[in-house]
Amino acid sequence: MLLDPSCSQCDIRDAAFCKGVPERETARLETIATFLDIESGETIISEADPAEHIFNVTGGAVKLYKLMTDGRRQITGFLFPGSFLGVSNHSEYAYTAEALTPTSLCRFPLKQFEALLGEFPLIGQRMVSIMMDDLAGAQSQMLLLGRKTARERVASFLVLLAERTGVSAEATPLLPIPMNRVDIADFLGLTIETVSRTLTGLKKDGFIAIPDGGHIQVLDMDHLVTIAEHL
Amino acid sequence: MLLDPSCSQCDIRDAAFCKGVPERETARLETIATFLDIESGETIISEADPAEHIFNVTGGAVKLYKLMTDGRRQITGFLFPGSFLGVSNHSEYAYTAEALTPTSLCRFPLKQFEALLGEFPLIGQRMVSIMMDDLAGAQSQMLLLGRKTARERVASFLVLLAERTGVSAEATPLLPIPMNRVDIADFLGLTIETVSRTLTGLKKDGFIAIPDGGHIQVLDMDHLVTIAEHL
DNA sequence: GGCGCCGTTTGATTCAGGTAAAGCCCATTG
DNA sequence: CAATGGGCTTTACCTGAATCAAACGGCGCC
Repeated sequence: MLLDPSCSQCDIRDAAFCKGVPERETARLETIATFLDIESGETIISEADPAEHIFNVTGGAVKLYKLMTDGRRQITGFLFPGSFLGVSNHSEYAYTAEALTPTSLCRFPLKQFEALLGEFPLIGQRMVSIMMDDLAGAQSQMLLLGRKTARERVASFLVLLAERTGVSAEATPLLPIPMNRVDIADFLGLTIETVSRTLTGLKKDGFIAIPDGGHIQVLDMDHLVTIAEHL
Repeated sequence: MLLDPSCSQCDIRDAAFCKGVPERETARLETIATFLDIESGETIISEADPAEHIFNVTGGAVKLYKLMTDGRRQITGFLFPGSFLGVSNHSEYAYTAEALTPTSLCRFPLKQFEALLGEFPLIGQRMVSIMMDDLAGAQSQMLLLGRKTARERVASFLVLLAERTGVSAEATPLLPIPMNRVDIADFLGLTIETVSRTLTGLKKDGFIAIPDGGHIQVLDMDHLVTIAEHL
């Protein structure tokens, strides 16, 4: 589905890469942008496809993953509004991206976008800054996958989700969980059984409540952080 | 130790971020650059320190790692000439960087470097391109840490090392291994015992030879790739 | 030449998390 | 409203890699 909104009306100007980019430059950006609305479950890009576009998530939630030939899967990240999508090494996408919920995106042809970096250095600065954050996040995830226990992983996941969805300020935030257990397991390098067991454990210990499959309420965020970071 | 070479004499101009940057701009870069030579084992930056500089590796080898309070460690990458160093989220370094061998670096104050991105968009473009590669590498490492077996991890490590050190073209490349078993284990999310056992296994199967601790000769690269990617 | 120090290998045992197999809870549907 | 099925949880059992323990070089140093 194609829409035709504009950068100036964009919901997430403050979070997106174009934050701080002056009106004149966004006008130019808009000339190469395509606004898309996609359905839950739809694939946005596929690993190893030629990398022709770069995307900015403006609404919804997206999962990124890499697959092995025998079906083993690693989810390398969940994206929320403001995130970038379309990372490639050389000229192929490094992962598959799939919408977790109905999602809106703005899409730029990679070549033209790169050319724009030459024209408007501010955008390049923002890109570098965003990618540094992404890279730092990837490093944290490596620590999680390489060295943390199942309990530490699940606690880390909940803390991360609370930060990302911006509800971490509340005392007992109710987290919407747009992904299913398989996705959580593939993100944490665990099985669904272990995720389930561990969530039950955290519930029994009084740190969380699970009103329904789609939500988790954090009852003791401090303690969850303590578990996540092993403090 | 401080040296005073110059960008124009740089050994790795073709690999570094400043590749393709015209003479006029490197002259400007040089005004904010400091050239450093550091010893093996020396710490370059420490996790959570204020991120004041960004570095480019021009010689040697560097390891990056994150530590947990109880001593668990995850090495998030090994850097060779041409790589960037000094990634931060917000304003703190995301990892500790330590020289594996005598290493040379060029260092830029972050603030001034960012300002330069505004002046010379070409540098920003190169940065974005390099960081995309780094991110793609990080995603692959997540797949390794989250989903691969010990044997697949070790095989992947050898293949990666062969690619990075540029000897992968040879039939039976002799890889210099600048890191010890602990480093390899902490990179692969394993223990030294498992790394040792797995290398012994690969040797017994005739895929590699281990002339001494500091070298591994790949005898059957194709098969190693097959194991690494589980083809 | 013998001694001690490290990094590495090898072997025995344990255990966290994987595998397999029910069971449960709703939502959907004929 | 029984029947089907998909997602999640629970339980029992198993295994790959961790842990614990010991032995094995290689090398510098008296």
